[in-house]
Amino acid sequence: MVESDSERLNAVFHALADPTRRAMLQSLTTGDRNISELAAPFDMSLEAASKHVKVLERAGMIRRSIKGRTHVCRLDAQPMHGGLEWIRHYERFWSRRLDKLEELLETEDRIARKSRTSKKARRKR
Amino acid sequence: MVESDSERLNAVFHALADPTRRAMLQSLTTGDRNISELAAPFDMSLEAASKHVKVLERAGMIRRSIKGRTHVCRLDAQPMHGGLEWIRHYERFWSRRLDKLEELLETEDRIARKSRTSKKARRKR
DNA sequence: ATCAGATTCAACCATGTGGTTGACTATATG
DNA sequence: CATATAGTCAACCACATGGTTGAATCTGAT
Repeated sequence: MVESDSERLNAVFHALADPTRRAMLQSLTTGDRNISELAAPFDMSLEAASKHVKVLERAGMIRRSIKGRTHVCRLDAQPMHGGLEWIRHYERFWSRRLDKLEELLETEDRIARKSRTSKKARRKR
Repeated sequence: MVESDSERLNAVFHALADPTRRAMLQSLTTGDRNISELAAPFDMSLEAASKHVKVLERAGMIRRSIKGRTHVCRLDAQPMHGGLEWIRHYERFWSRRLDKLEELLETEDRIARKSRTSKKARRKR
């Protein structure tokens, strides 16, 4: 593999960061599509859609086979696996109740500022 | 919720598409960090790191509380949940064996090109 | 041979991104 | 008070992104 895991993650997450591309992947779950079919739902030029397809291809999530004059795109979800695994490492940070942690940190706050006077600006934005 | 699910996904995936930001999140799993601490491991200006933090904040994955002159950042993994769920919908497309599907589609190819002569260019790029 | 279809290529444009730097604000400390 | 520390803001830069258009390519059909 020339491409590092990190680069692959960059490409996958970047590709998924656009709603047009997510919709294209969705569309591919029900079968292969050529470029025109993938482009059809969107109010943009064929070329613009074609670029989105290329981004998905770069990320490895679309494989293309050329049949005559049409380019048939097939979903390859494999690269998403890496993305899912990456995110999964953080699952405990939302699945566990964090209230206790919050509490603890609040207490630490108070300790850290123990011999100080004010109860000043502590939240913003 | 003003922000649509789609917009939230855009922000989350976009934030995760950068290795600096992923490393910052990683760093936050072991405790809160201020901006300087988050920036320290990277060979870039404090301001550049600060911008990365802002991107993570926009995606809701970092919450900031200002204590005196330092900005304390805390991980909030909740928004990742949506990203994980989105990807999870595609899990079956890589967890199931797809060889049979491949086979089937190859056959279809052959049928589609049945009465033709050549075995011309079928792969590219 | 001709014409229509599917798609890419190349050039262009506006905007976003990731980075820099210098000036500024606010807070902590001697 | 003076000075150092933590961060932001604003301007700037190079490059990527998402979009357009017009021409070119290749294939299929008449």
